[in-house]
Amino acid sequence: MARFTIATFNVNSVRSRMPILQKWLSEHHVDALCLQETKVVDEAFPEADFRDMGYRCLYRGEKSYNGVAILTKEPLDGFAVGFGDGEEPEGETRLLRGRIGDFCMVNTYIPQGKAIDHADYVYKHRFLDRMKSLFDREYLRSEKIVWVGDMNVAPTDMDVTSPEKKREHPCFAPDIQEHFEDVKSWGFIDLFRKYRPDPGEFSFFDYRVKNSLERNIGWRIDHVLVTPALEKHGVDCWIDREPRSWEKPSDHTPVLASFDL
DNA sequence: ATGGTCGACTCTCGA
Repeated sequence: MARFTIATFNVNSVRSRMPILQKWLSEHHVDALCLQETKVVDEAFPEADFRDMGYRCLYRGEKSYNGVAILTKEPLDGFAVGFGDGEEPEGETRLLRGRIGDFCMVNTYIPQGKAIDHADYVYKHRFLDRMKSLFDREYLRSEKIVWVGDMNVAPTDMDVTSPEKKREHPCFAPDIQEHFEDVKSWGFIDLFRKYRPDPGEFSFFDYRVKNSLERNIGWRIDHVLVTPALEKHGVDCWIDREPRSWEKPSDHTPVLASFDL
């Protein structure tokens, strides 16, 4: 048995967040860190900084937007970029997969959608369809899979501050919640909710809401989802708000989960 | 709480 800790963190630019990442990783034992919104082309990804901290890097990004990475202490046994379904290539900067032994990791940055009547919202729904197809095509329900990332969906009224005012928000509308649940129903359990059953814990605090962290006005849209085969090994899953209060924070917080494998 | 603020990159978009 060995303790394995994975974290997911929308960094909102990996280059602007390097000081926070260095401090945070020096203070926490993290075996795998999945980043979203790295906002950097591959040629400029700060791989050396992570290597100095003992991590190997898998990354795929583009200028200004999107971009994902998986940083691991141990080398990945296998990895893939994007869906590999022959459809729109934009998924390539929103989806990475890797594996350490029989421990499978999927890191996603699901499209935000912009508005429920916007073309981007159609793309968000299609992205969820492609997620379910990916699990059908590439995985077995009996495998140890952790699907993490910025999902841009707050699943229930427990996961936002004022649910009644958000029914038409692209990250909270009933149709996107139902679609997200449908993908999860492939075989995933919300690990954070298992260990933290009470409402009012969030992973995103909008910069535009004054003192959102202190007032705890936020959204829980960053998730750690696991198959039952991995849930059995779960130890804890939690949100670390501290980096959100440091200098030059991301608008998101890390979400961590640990397993005894 | 969507008014506000960030980040990247041009002055505006995306979140």
